[in-house]
Amino acid sequence: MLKRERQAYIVHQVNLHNKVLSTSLSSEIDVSEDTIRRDLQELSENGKLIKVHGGALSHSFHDITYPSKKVYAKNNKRIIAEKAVKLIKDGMFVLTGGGTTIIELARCLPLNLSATFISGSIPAVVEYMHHPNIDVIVIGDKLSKNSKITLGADALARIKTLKPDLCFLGINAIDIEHGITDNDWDVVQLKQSMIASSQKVICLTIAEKINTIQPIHVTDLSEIDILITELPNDHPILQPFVAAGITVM
Amino acid sequence: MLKRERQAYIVHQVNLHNKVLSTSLSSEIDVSEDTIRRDLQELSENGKLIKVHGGALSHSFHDITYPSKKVYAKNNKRIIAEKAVKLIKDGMFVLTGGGTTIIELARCLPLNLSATFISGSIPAVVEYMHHPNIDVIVIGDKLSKNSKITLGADALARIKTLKPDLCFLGINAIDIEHGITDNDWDVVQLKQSMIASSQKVICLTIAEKINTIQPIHVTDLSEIDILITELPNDHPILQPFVAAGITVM
DNA sequence: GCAGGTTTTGCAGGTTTTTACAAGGAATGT
DNA sequence: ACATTCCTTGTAAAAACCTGCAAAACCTGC
Repeated sequence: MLKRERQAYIVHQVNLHNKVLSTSLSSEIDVSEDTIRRDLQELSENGKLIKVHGGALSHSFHDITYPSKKVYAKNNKRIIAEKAVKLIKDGMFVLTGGGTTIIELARCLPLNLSATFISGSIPAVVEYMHHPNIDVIVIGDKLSKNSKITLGADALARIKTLKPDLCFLGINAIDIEHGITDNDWDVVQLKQSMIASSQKVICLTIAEKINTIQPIHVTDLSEIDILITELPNDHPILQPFVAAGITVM
Repeated sequence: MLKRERQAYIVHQVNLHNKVLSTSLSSEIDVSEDTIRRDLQELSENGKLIKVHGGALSHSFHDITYPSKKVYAKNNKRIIAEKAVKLIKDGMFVLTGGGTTIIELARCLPLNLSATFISGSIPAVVEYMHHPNIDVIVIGDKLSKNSKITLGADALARIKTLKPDLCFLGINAIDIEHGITDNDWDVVQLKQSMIASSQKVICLTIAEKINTIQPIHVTDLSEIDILITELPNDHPILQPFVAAGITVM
C-alpha cells in the first residue's frame, strides 16, 4: 500500500469515527505502529487531525460535548457492524438497505475488501463510493426524504432481477412470534423484495428492538439466516431465536 | 508500445483501480521504471492523476491533496449557478448531470422552490435531498467512481422514458464549429440521451472552456437552447453562439 | 537522402524517502 | 507502585527517486 493512500485512509477513518487507535490502524493496514505514528504525526502537522496519546481524534471532535447515551448507542452499532463485516468475502454481491446501522457497516468495511455493493440508500452509497475497491450499483427510483432510500415500483422491479449473495437489513422490530415488523408500507415492500431475492439474509439490530412489534409484517423468522446484535451470542434474550434455527452472532 | 498508448493505458488503470504502482506498471508494460516515472510525472502535470511516492493515485483520493485550489473558479461557478436557478419554476421536472457546476446549482436552489429533480449524480442527489420542497428521482445503475454518476444501459433506458422540462448539463468543451465535446465515452452516451429526452437543454460552463475541443462529439449546437457562463451576455466571445441561435445568459 | 536537431528511452551513480526494529523514557491505568 | 502501553530516538536496509548521459529513433528543412 502506498503511503499517501494509507494516509487518505486514515483521514477518512478519523472523519468517520471521530477517533482512531494506532494499534487498530496498524493491524488493519498491516504496517508497523511506528509507521502509523509517523503518518499521524505528519497528518497532524498538516492539520488533518489531532494526534493524541494512543491514536488521533478528528478536529470536529473538539467541539463535541459528551452525550453519554448517544455515544453508547453508536458504540453498539459499531460492534454490530464489525461482526457483520466478517461475513463479507472478496467478490461477493451484497445488497444492503438503509438506516444508521447499515451506514456504520459501510464505514467499517476493510480497505482491501473488493466486492460489489447494491443499494438504494443514498447515505450508504456515499460511503461505498469512497471505498477504493468496492463497485457500487445504485438502485434508482423516487427518493424518500425520511428514510433517504429510493422507493417505488422501479426499485422493486430492479431488485427482483438480482440474486445477491448476501442481504444486510437494518430492522426496526423483531419478535419470536411475529417475526420482523416495520411501520412504513413502502419500506416493507422493499425489504420483502430484498429478502426474496437474496441467497442469505442477515438482520442487524440493537438489542432494545428485540421482542418489539410494529404494525406491518415484513417476514417470518424462517426467512432470516443470521441475526446480529451487540450482545454476546449466548445471551438469554437471544436463545429463542437460536431455537428457531437462526444463526445468532 | 508507443508513449501515448502507454500513457493512455496508465490513465485507464488509474481510473479503474484508483491506484497504480510504478513497479507493476514497469513489469506489465515492460519498460524501465524510469520511463514509468517520467510518464507519471507528465500525466500528473496534465492533471490526469496524482503522483505519489511509489506510484500514483486517482483524483478520487482528493481528500489528501492539500488545499491549493483557487477560489476564483468557484466564484465563477456560483455566478453561473445563480443565473441558472432563475430558469427553474415551481412544478417543473428538471434533469441534471454531474460535475461541480451542477453541485453549485443544487446549493443555490431557493428554499421555497418546489420542483422535481432527476439525476444520477450522487453528490447532486445528496444536495437535492437536503432541500425541503424538492422531490428527487434517482437514476440507478453502476456508479462510476471518477465522475460519481451512474452510467450504463439501465440509466440510458430510464432517461429515454422521461420528458423533463429542463435539462442542465455541465459541459467540458464547447466550440462554435464542433459543438459540445467530451472525453469519456460512457458520459457522452448519457449526455446524448439526456439531450434527446429534454424539452429544453441548458449548458453551463466557465468561460475558459469556450472554444476548446475534446475527442468525443456529444452534440451539435443546434440541440442547445441556452448557454450560461459567468460572463455578461454581450461579451464578444459569446457572440458567435448568439448568432447560431442560442440564448446566452 | 541526409545533416542537424529533437524526443524517447535505459542505465549508472548518488541522494532521499520509507519502513521496521531496538532500547530507553514517558504516560496511563489499576 | 507497578505493569502495561505508548512514545521517542537512533540505526540500518531496502525501495524509490533524481540527474546526467548516451544510444536509438524520430522529425525537419534543404
